[in-house]
Order: sequence, then C-alpha cells, then structure tokens
Amino acid sequence: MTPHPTPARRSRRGHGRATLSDVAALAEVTKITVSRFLREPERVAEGTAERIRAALAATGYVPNKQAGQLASGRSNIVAALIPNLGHSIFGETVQALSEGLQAAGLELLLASTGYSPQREEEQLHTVLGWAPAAVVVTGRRHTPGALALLHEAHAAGTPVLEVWDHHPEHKAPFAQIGFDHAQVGRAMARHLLDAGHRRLAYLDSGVATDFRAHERGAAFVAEAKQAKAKVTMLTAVTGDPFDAGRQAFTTLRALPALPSAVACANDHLACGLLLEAQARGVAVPGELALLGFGDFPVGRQLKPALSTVRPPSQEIGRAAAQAVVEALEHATPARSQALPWQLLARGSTAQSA
Amino acid sequence: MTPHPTPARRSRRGHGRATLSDVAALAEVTKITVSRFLREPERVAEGTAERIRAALAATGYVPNKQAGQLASGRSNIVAALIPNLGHSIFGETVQALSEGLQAAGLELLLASTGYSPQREEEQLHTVLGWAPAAVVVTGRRHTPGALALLHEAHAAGTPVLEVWDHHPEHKAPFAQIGFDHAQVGRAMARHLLDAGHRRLAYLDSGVATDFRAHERGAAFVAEAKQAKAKVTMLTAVTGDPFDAGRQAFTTLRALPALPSAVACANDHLACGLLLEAQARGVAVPGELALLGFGDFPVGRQLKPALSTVRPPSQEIGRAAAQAVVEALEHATPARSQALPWQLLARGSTAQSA
DNA sequence: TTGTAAGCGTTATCAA
DNA sequence: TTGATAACGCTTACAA
Repeated sequence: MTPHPTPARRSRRGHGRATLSDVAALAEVTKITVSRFLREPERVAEGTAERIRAALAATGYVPNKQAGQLASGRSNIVAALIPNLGHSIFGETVQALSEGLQAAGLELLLASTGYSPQREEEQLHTVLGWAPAAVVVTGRRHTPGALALLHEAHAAGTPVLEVWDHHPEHKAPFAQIGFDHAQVGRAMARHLLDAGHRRLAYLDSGVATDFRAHERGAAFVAEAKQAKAKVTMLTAVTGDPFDAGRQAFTTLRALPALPSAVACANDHLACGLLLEAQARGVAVPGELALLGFGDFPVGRQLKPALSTVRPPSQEIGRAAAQAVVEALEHATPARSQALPWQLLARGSTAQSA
Repeated sequence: MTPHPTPARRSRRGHGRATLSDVAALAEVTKITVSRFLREPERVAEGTAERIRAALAATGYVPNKQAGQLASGRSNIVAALIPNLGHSIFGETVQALSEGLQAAGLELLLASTGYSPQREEEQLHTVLGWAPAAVVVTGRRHTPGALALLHEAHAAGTPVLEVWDHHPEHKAPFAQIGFDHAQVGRAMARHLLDAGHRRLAYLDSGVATDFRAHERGAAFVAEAKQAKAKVTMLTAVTGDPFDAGRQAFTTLRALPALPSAVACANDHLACGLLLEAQARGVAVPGELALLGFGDFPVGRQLKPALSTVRPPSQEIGRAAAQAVVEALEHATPARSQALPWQLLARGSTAQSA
C-alpha cells in the first residue's frame, strides 16, 4: 500500500486528531507553511495566512507537542520534585513556581517524593525522559544515583535548581534557591539564649529524611553548646505532627530537668507541644518557651501566639521560576540566590522578666 | 553526507544523549531488540539480554519519551488544572492524585488557573497539546471554549474528570469526583436552624469565580428561606481572607439586626470574623454562632473551636487517580463518585440553651 | 528470537 | 514567500 497524499487519508496509527497536514490540505498549502505560520506568522503572505487561519479554526487544530519537541530538540517542560504538596510551605512554592513558569510559556511536570531520596531518584529518572528544559529538586541531599543524573543534566546544559536550601559551602554546580538552615538553627538558639534560657532542647522532625530540619537542629545544638548552655536533642515520633508534639511533652518531662525553652522542627510540632504543656498546667512562655518553624497560619491563632521562623516559601517559587527563565534565555546555568527568612518573636517566647 | 551507522556518529540535531541506536550498537543488536528488551524483557534471549543490560548501564540510557509516545500514540501524562496549589485543600488533593498516578506509572502535568475560567481555558489548550492520557479539571463551570475542548477530548476517548464537585443533575458526560455543594449549603443552614437560629447570614467568598462557594451559599439561603428564617447574603472583600473575615464584622453590624448565626465560604473568613467579633465584645457562640468550611487546621485551635465542614480533599485526589487508572485499563470513561463530607459541630455553634 | 521497513507529527535545512 | 526532503528517536506490523 503506497501512502497517498489525499486529504482523506488516515493511516492505521493516527489518533484521529487534526494534524498539520490536515490543516495544510484545507488551506491549500503544504504543512511546512502552516508550521511556519504558527511560529513566525509575519513570514507568511497575508492571503495565505487568512486561509490558514480559517483552516486552523475549522479543524480545531491542536499542535502535537511530542512531535514538535522531538523534531526541534527543545523542550518547554520544567520538572519539579517536591517532598509533599500537602504541606502548605511547599504548596506555596509550587504555586508561585507554576505561575512564573506559565507566564514564560513553560509547563510544569510535577512529582512528589514523600521525603524519600530513593523515590526522588526514581522520579528523577522518570521525568528526565522528557529531556526537560530545567529540573527543580528540593534540597541538596540526594542519592548517589540522583546526583549522577543531576550532574549529567547539568553537563548537558540543563539548568538544575535546588530549592529550599542555600548552603554557603555547597560544592555542587547546581543553583541553590533558598536559605541557610544552619543559620536559622543558630538564630533560633540565639533568640532563646538572649532571652536568658540556659536549658534548651530541639524537637527534631520524626521524618528521618527531612534533612533541613536536622540541619537546623544540629546548628541549634552547636550554638547552644558554644554558649555553654545545656541542650538536648529530641526526635518526634512519626505520624501526625500535632500528636507527635503532644507526645514530646512526655519525653521532655522524663528529662532530668525540664528545659526552659524548646525549639521545634516545625510549627505543627510546636503547637502540639504548646497545647499539651498548657493542658498539663505548664505555663507558656513562663515555665516553657516555645519556638517553631514554618509560620503556619495556626501558630498565629494560639494563645500565646507561637514564635516562629517564616521561611520564604512563595519567594522561593517565584525566584526559581525567574532563575529558570533567565538561564534558558541566556543559555547559562541558573544563578543561586539566598532568600531572607524572618524570626517572628511572638508570645510563646516572650520574656517573663 | 550519507548517514553512517557507526557508534561514534552524531548528527547535527541530536542533543548528545545516548539513544536506542547507541545502546544497540554497543550490544551488537539492532535497536528494535533493545526496544523490545525494555518493554518485554522475557521475549529476548538471555545472552542478548545480558549484553543489552551492560550496554544500557554503560551508556546511561534514558528513553526519550517524546519519541516513544509519538511513535506509540499513547501518552502517560495526566494533565490537572487546579485553582491554587497554595490552598491546603487543593494541595492535599494534588498530593494524593500525584501519589496515585505515580504508582500506576503515570506522570502529572500540573497547571494552576488562579480561579480564572479564562486561564483555565488557556491552560487546557496548552496541556492538550500533549495528548494526555486523561484530563482533570476543577469543578464543573468552564468557559464555552474550555467546554468544547473537554468534550472533544472525551469524544476522542480521553477520560475527563471534574474534581471537587458532584452535581446530581450534571448533564456533561465527564466523571465527577467530589461532592454536592448545594447539599453542603443546605446542611449548614439546617445545622444552624436546628440550633434555633432564625436570623442567618452567609458570608460568601470574595473570589467571584469560586463557584462552589457560591453554590453552597445559594443553597444555604434557599434552605433558610424555606424554613421562613431571615437570611442575608454577604460577600467578603477580596484580599487576605482573614482580614476579609474581620472586615465582614463591620458589614454585619450595619445590618438592621445582627444575625445570630453566620456561615462562611471558608474557615479563614470564619476565623477572621470570629476573632473580630470577640475583639468587639460579641460572644461566640452566645451572641453570634459561626460555621466555616474547609476544616483548616487553624479552626481547631480557636476558642471556641470553629464548627466547620470537612471536605474530602485527600479522598478526592485518591479517587481521581484510581478513576483515571481504571478508565485507562478498561478503555472506558471514568466513573463518577460522590465522596462523603462531614459537618463538624464544635464550639462556635454550640447551643447556648 | 531477531530483524526490516515504515511511520508517528513535527521542525531544520536548503532550494526554488 | 513557499516547498521538498530529511531528520528527531522511538514503536508497530510484518517477515524471516
């Protein structure tokens, strides 16, 4: 069966949608002219353009991107790997990222990793099959395999961004859009030390692979030790973080001496702890000062309001989108950016004296 | 320049990554054998398979999906259009959707619409270019253009799902995975009426295109009127919903008679209203009962705790993923599903008597 | 068990 | 200003 070019032809494989050839046949030009009209309309004569417009409308043509990107070797997909979209902080980042990319004609291929480096590697492998225009991953800790893939992508000229982290001494060539968690941890310790606390604790995330929480915790402990304060590192149980926070109160009680101030890996833990402490008759901040992380809306509503650190969730998404767009425009690697966070001192760490 | 098949060949267009041909050359087979090995390993002789495995590893081959999906005419992309990922309810839906799709080997192409039907149409047009395996949109209200695209996709056999809504009399052929907002609105009214309230108000969302909030509101008003109660419909100002809730208190005050109970389009509005009422010395629920929607974490922490409706955010995502997978498996349209919500009666609507 | 040929729908290149 | 031709990297159909 020789292929014949009549309009009515339909091969055994097509999926029924109008193609460039269909439009071209209707407009009585060849498909390359239609393709050209779509990308550089000014290079097509007005009469021709008019017929093409009509044909486009009549067929309801939607360009096939698989075909287009295969032929051009260019992709407009940006792949992003995020621990959990249900967490408001990441949701805000992704929302801002999505908006910034859309404005530049880029599309977002999203995968969640559930904080698992292993799943991150798998998802990375998966999304890389699209030869994405840029890759966005969360944090700077990856499996060796994932790292290899990222390096390969970077070497091939694909901008690679690590969001939600910005380590001053990071040696990987990827762009970091975020902030220094160690710095936050130190600031959290200092905030409590400055208020006169000498018995501190850090309630770490129960998620073993929440590296950023651990990093804040380690820096918190180091800073406290340097100030010669007593400091204990606790780890929350896994499961609902509110409940984990409540449970942590029991653990605190079991310590030789109750700390006078506890910093938490996130606001949910801190809220649980705060509510449980109050329920057990421990005054906050009088007997126990509490400091969270994340600035979740709930913290503001407690009595006392929860002191916390506001991370630049939205800003990270916005900056990442912008960095991708610039890198693509100038064909350079994306630029790193340290974004400001704020320590919000509220009631739960107010000085009693 | 005749193309020659030696391994070292690199055409003017390729992007440098290893292709099937490279792997095949290294394994001393043809590319179709490698392709076959990748999809049906058992159909390849063990010796050959071994050589192919080695070649795969040596080249770091990553299959090009644009090419694969173009050739096969099948897509593993599921496109989802969501109003705003920064809203926790949608974040949870997308997280669950993402997990469900990943488990089935599907990938998530995500676009946000910012509650704008116009942007939804644009994004729909964009993502449809990938000939996605399924399309997920939020709600059942769309522009005529978007509707035409959805119908076309449906007619072509692509499962189309409308999430976060389930209207019993919906005539479109798309699967609805969600719940009946009118039913929720009526239940909210009944909850307040049953507690003896006769002067009601509904504080609607300031987002003009949050159709689901309006629908709950309309049903709330209808139910109240049927019970011969006084009922007022208010609309929140745009901007931060907490503040909008606070401001709404002023509007309430300006009414001839202060309602004894107000239902809100979402918990943030309700929280703002609650806090402002208390600040102005109005007792909740004594003088003013308040009912929200969304079961945002913050509501549980207020004093009194906010009565609200818990929508099945996660369940919607999970069910949508499952519906997509089933529809794809059986090559049938996706099945609709009504998911249960709960009215959580807490302190803010507790009966005073 | 493996291979040949053709084609998916688009764009790059070069020619007219 | 338009077109012919050859890719892009893969899979389907069919043959050996």
